[in-house]
Amino acid sequence: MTTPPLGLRDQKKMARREAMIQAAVRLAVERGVENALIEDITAAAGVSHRTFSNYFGGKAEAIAAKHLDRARGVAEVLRGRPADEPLWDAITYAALSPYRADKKSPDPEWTASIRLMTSEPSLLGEFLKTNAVAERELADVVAERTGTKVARDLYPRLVAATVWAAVEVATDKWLSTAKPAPITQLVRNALRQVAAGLPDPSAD
Amino acid sequence: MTTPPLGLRDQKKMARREAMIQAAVRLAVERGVENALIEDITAAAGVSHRTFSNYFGGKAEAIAAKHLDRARGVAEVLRGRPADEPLWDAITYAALSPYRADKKSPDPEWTASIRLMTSEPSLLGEFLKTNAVAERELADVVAERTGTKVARDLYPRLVAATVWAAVEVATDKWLSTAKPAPITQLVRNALRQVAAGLPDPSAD
DNA sequence: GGGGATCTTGCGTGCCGCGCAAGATTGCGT
DNA sequence: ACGCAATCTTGCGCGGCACGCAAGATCCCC
Repeated sequence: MTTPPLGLRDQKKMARREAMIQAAVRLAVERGVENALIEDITAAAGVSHRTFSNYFGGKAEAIAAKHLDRARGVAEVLRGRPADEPLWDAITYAALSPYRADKKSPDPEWTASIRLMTSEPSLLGEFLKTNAVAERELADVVAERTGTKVARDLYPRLVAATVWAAVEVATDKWLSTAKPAPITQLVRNALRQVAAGLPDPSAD
Repeated sequence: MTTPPLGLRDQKKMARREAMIQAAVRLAVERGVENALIEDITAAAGVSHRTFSNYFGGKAEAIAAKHLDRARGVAEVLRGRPADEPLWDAITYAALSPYRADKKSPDPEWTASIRLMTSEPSLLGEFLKTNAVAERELADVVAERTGTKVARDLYPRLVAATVWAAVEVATDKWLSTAKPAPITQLVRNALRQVAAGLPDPSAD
């Protein structure tokens, strides 16, 4: 996506960021969020305690960072879709795009972070914030596509909110089911339902 | 609602809680969230610094408390609706119920706290958490009503999520518009749209 | 009216976010 | 090739906060 020839400076920056995120998730999973001190995380990532604060507002933000990157990608992919493609087809494609990169099943580090954030109350707020950011950006793109205005019309925000709700619910079901259907199928299904409206219960 | 003859003990408890919430919102609005120290809040409420921590997990939780109470009421009202009432009629009634108590326009302290939470990043997470809690409870009631199961079917959670999204978007528009239509009308409108599905932009 | 339960309060501790200034490292023009 | 300037990391320190603990106050109920 963003490949303006990256300087050495920014390369190291990315590497440090990635190292911190990875260490944060790993340690939080291993020993629990409360017991994974920032000091431990920065030690594992090979940076100073103080540097962590330059990158993230807190432990939760670091853990949520991967999910944030993934979520923002959805809006970005939607923006890249041809303008004449039907809206909900484009949305479905975009919503599934994060899973296309994954080889077989989704990135285990990503799923681990999701489980963590949805189970630990101290992380839940940050998790919801990332979704809110992504939803906002999605609304912007939907507005562009449909000739509506976020500030004026309810439509783009309602679409973005329902889309994200569908993704969210589908993901949650996928995570909490013993032998779940492929997550792409669950997402597709949920999107079909919200697009069509929800007057009555329909089978999954 | 809950009127088992309240003891003196619980009366004082409620009063303290209310005093802290009110002081928290007021001071946070007056001088900014960061500058409203917990010490100040507790001083204004006439309780100890330590007592605050017994009631709330943090400043954000105290500020969000009023909204949380309001939001949970929606699910509770829905549960009280007759079983043979059409689902979306009952939902609409329940979603509008918080505003029925307000005399003319919504409780100014409530609107103030909403503005605060949606504008201050440090509060946004807690705000979204309260909505998530309310959404969860709403999903439970929807499941009861429709004979579905939250753990099995996507339907109740999708309904709850879209309903809450509609309320959220409508509220946000009401707050950000110079001379807005009545909030009840905006909510009703948003609910109609999500219930019917969102294939194409429709006028508000 | 008294015993037991519940809650507030004060104290102490460890963690965290951030301001500040100094030192290190990279980018870039010449 | 080199040095200057910009950027960033790092160490230090401080104020604020969440929470455990024990003692004292308050209320419930018999």
